[in-house]
Amino acid sequence: MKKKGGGNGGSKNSELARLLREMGFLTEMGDDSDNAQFRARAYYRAADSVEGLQTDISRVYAEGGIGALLQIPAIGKAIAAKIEEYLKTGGSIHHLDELRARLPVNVAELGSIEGVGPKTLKAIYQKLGVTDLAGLEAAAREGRLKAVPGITAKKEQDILKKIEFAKKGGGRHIIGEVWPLAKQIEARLKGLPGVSAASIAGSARRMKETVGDIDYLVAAADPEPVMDFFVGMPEVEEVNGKGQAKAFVRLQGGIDSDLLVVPADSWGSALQYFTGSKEHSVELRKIAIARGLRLNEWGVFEGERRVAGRTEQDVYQALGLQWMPPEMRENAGELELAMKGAVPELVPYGSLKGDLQVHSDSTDGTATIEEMARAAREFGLDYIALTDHTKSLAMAGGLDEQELLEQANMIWELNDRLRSESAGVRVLASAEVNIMKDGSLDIAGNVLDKLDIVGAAIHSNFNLPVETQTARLVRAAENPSVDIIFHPTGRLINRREGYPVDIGRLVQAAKDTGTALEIDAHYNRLDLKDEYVRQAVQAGVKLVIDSDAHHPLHFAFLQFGIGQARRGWATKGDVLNTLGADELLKAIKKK
DNA sequence: GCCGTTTTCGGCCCGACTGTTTTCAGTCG
Repeated sequence: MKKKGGGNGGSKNSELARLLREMGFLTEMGDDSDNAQFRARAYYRAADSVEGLQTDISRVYAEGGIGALLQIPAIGKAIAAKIEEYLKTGGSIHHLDELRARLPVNVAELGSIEGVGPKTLKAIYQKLGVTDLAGLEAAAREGRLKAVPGITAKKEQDILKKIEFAKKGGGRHIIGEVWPLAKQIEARLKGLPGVSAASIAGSARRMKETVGDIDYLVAAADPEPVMDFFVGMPEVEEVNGKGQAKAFVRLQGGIDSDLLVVPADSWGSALQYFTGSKEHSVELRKIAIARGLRLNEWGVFEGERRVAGRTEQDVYQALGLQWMPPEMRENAGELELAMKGAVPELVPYGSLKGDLQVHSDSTDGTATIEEMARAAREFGLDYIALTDHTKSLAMAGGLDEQELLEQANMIWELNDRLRSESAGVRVLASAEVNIMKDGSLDIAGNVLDKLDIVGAAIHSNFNLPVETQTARLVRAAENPSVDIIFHPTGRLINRREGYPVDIGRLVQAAKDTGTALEIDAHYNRLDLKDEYVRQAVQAGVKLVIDSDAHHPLHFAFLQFGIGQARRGWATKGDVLNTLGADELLKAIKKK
């Protein structure tokens, strides 16, 4: 199914959400009655709701029974009973078994092919008995799909292409990998004659860690030249569609890009619509209806009269809402805040004064300490913490106690020199200390205490049980020498899950010990991720946003870390490295 | 199947694009 990932509060929630979505999809497939689509939608909404829970569903049920389940939005009697059954039987739902018996198709596989929905899949199953991706591919290759009513030879070829795309790992792209090209195209669109405004929209504007495509909105009186320019760009490999105001292309590297062109009067409403999220927009349109208005990409309408649309601010205001940054628009409580006028002021881009995880060529970095310091200055930072790896990370040539102290002395000498020439940047002596299997550190405390600031991280023994792994991190947080836990979950986006951590317990330990948690802004990591950031912020835990730079150009990663912080509703006050170096050091020494 | 600042019944976001559609169904975002 084309549905977001995510999942928190325990794996039960994501598994249950998956089953609810499967029930929704099979309901859409199997039932032609008028309200089938609405019953399906109810399952989808329930799935979203369960996935967004901060607490594990089994705990909700254990503590409050079926009554507590009914308190969850989008969960009524029927679904609550199914959830109860799922929890009591350890994973099965009779109704789902029935649906599967009637239509034994692999929804997880077939539901993810773009352009092929439940109706088409049902027709394919009934005519050809296709139940999985391999079967669909074979049928398409052998030209048998054409026999299905409604499927043409062209559609058959389309499906084959979509399957190959999906198999090539197509799908969602890490935002840091597509961002440079995305910005470049945005700049080109802004510069076109007749264009009054152009912007990245969609999940990229919301700074989601991965994006399915790159969306662009352009304001222009005449869409045609803009559309022609867009589909003719050198990066365009394939034009998937082109209408009056919308164009869809595939760019080199296999990423899709959509363009919408609107008149300037509709810029605000179109930007809202095209930025999403879908769930946020759906709620917005319901709010419009409740006020006797109608919202679409062309504006806010009262009858035929347009009452707003030129700017996003106008659109939200016409609906009685405070405007909010795109990063918050996930229908996760932001609309309630906007109704009360209580949208927080998120940590601004460009507001970081320092970077607290930076590597040099003393271990696995590519530049000297001084080069990294001067590059940071170029990037607008006032200070960096030099955090090379420590001795047990032999692969990276980690430093031992003696080498760390020698490096610290070098750093302090470098600072004298930088100060004498008013270089405007300072280096803090630090380290990325390795957390051992038992939660101890690989460098003695009396050496760490000589450094300005200390980060600790896990780089080995990833597959311990969640209790052991969490206890290991908690012990590190409790260590009086440790100021920050670096990349707390160890995940690599799209590549590695990370080790299992009870994030709630780690957040509590960070709170209790005054230890900061890092948002590692390296685009492969973004760790903490957005929803964990939000948990930390709600608990009052301090955060730091670091680039994990191994090269002078890597300071640019910071913007993605700020994006995740904003997605977790962090304000400037939540992020320690928005402080100057002296204030920062004072703040961490409170520990 | 859920839900209630008109409702416990009758609604459920809205419009663009594609294909073969001469008025619409399917899909997407």
